Amino acid sequence: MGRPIRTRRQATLASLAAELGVSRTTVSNAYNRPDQLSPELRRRVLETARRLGYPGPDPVARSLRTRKAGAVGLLLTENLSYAFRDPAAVGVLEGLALACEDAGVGLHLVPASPGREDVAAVHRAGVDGFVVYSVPDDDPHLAAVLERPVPTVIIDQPSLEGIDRVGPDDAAAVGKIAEHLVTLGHRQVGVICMRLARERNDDFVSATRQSGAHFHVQRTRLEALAVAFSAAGVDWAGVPVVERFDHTVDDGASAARQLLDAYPQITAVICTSDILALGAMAEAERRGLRVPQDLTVTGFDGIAEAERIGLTTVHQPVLEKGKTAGRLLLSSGERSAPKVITLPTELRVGRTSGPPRTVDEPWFGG
Amino acid sequence: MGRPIRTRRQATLASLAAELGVSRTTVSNAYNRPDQLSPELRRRVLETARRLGYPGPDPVARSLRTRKAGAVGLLLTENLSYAFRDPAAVGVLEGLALACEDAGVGLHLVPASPGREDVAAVHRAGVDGFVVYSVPDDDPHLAAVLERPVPTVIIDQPSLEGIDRVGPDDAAAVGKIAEHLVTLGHRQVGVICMRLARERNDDFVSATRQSGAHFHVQRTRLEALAVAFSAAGVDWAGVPVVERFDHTVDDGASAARQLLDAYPQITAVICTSDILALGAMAEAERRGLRVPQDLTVTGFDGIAEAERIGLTTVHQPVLEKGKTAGRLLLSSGERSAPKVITLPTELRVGRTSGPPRTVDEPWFGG
DNA sequence: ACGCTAATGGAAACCGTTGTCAGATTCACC
DNA sequence: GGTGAATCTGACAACGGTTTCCATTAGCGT
Repeated sequence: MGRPIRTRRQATLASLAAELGVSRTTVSNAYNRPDQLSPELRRRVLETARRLGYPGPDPVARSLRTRKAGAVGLLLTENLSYAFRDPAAVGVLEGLALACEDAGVGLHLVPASPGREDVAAVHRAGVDGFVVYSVPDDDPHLAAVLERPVPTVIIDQPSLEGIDRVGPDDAAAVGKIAEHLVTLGHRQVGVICMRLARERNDDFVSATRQSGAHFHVQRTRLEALAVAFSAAGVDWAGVPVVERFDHTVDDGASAARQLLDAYPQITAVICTSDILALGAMAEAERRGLRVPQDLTVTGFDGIAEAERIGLTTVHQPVLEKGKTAGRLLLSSGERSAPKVITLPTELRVGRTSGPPRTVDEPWFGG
Repeated sequence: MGRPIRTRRQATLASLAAELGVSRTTVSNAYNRPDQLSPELRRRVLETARRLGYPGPDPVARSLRTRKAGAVGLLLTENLSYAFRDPAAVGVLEGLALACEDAGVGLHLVPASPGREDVAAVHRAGVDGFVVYSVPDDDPHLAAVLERPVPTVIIDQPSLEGIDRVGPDDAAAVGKIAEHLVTLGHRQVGVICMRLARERNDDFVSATRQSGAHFHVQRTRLEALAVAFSAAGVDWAGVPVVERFDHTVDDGASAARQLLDAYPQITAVICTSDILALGAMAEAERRGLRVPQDLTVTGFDGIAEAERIGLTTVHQPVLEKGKTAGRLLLSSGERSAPKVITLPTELRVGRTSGPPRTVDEPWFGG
């Protein structure tokens, strides 16, 4: 048998109809509405199609005519290695893919690296809608997506007027962490966060950069921390925040190093993601700091590995996040008001948080 | 500013041309060939487009005319949770996505769960080519892909006459593991493998099922083990092989339990993936077996977590695998002969393999 | 003023379908 | 044989673009 020879010129619905001596409609019906023609004729059509190597109606032409692409686009301007190496992001991807699979539509990953300003890929994507995941509010790709006349759902960030969105209540979630630490007695804390804007800054963060961050989620989390710690009598202006552009365990470690080198009096390192927290843990170990006796470390996301090592973190349902976004997009008939879905989060106290070391307790090698 | 109002009827290139009093050609040129019209006119076109809320040429119509979809399809009939939860699979995905990004084309995940026999999604996917990753040779989706008149590249399996393929040399790779174990002195071994066919069988595997496996990779690995151990004087027919349909750590554990319950004399458990090996390790711990003193465990793939815990395994370059497949597909101009690319593998001896416990050495609690 | 070339914009064919609607055919039944 | 219903079929108009010629105009040297 083998696969059919690829003829010089592909057979089309029209040529097939001609060969059979029937109209194009009939051939089309043979594929799309079997009840509209006699079984016998249908059999003949399909058989001739096989003989001619006709692969069935062209999907693109069909899409054009039916105005349905049968796919949803996914825009994530992050570096791809981020999307695939952070279990939290992979979870979102999985959830989204599951929702698409349920609906029988494809998931189209739009090529858009952070560097490339080339927005053409967004315009070229034949999709019925977009899911936008965690991009800065000033991203040109995002703007291009919003220009397209298709429904859009944003996951996490940015938060845009009039656009459907799904994400956790970041402020509340971070509040739980802050409250936990405050209750434990921590007053000297440091923060490690992910990138705040499209320009790289692997360094401490100024107050203006904090409040002007283009990544809504990171900004919200920092603000929530500021509120909580201020309420506990801590001067937020004095709390060091270190930013990392890339999102890897190693970057978390280097950030922790920078933070602890400059502020050795810190008793707790708050990280805005588990990946960064894993890095902070590694750095603590390197320094001979016991966790949590000498240093408390907290994360955010609740990835599997965090759970395995007992990291204190806030868990958010990443798979649900992706699934919900997908369903929301796929169900967006003529909905009137834009929807914002907030997912629940849960503080998971692990083995990496405890009361701060006391002042007279020797901190580092005596 | 806000996003433009969505008019009742979308503006088209034609309506824009009418509004401007120019031909469609000119509008098209304004977008696609700026050098073909005066800058002044182009400015006017673009400006009017903005005013009318015209989002630029429709991607689907463009695809139809240019016969380029600007996307490659990815078919993996596995359960999606498999694809996203096995780091090895995620690595392949990442590599493929990177290759697509480099070429500026989208990556279209085709919805195709193992259960659903609905092949329509394959027909409906507007793509310029397909990458097929690890599907059984008798999968209907695969057949549908091969009917489509676009280039196809297969990763890992199946191995099909006339179709490009990229994958490791599984036989050689497994041979390294086998040789390692034989050299250490193991003669009583057991195997845990992934699914061998589309029908579930969470049990021991018969000889016929082994040789008739529809997953080429698993079959090859088993055959290579058979050859190597037979050469070392081991009767392969007496070597128990346990199969698991799902590919999770828990399944690896349950398989190990089943294996060790029935064959307590086994000194080494060979797993055809790291994920399964991690499960076997967990089961060993549960039984109080020390690894490698009481039991040797080996994996396959070389995922990060395996490296962290020092699992003896064969590393294959998963990211490269995906990237290579993508590049191969995208470069497939009028290539004459089908290409088969074999990727290098490397035995990584870790802390989970050692010489077998001696007979008189107490094995379990004395 | 003339002819030549280059720049610019337009006409029309084409990409491969689907869907509507009216007309044709068949068939049972009186 | 006539009639109405049921079943098929085919013509035609979209769907929204791109691209290959052509025609027109403008620029310019002589």
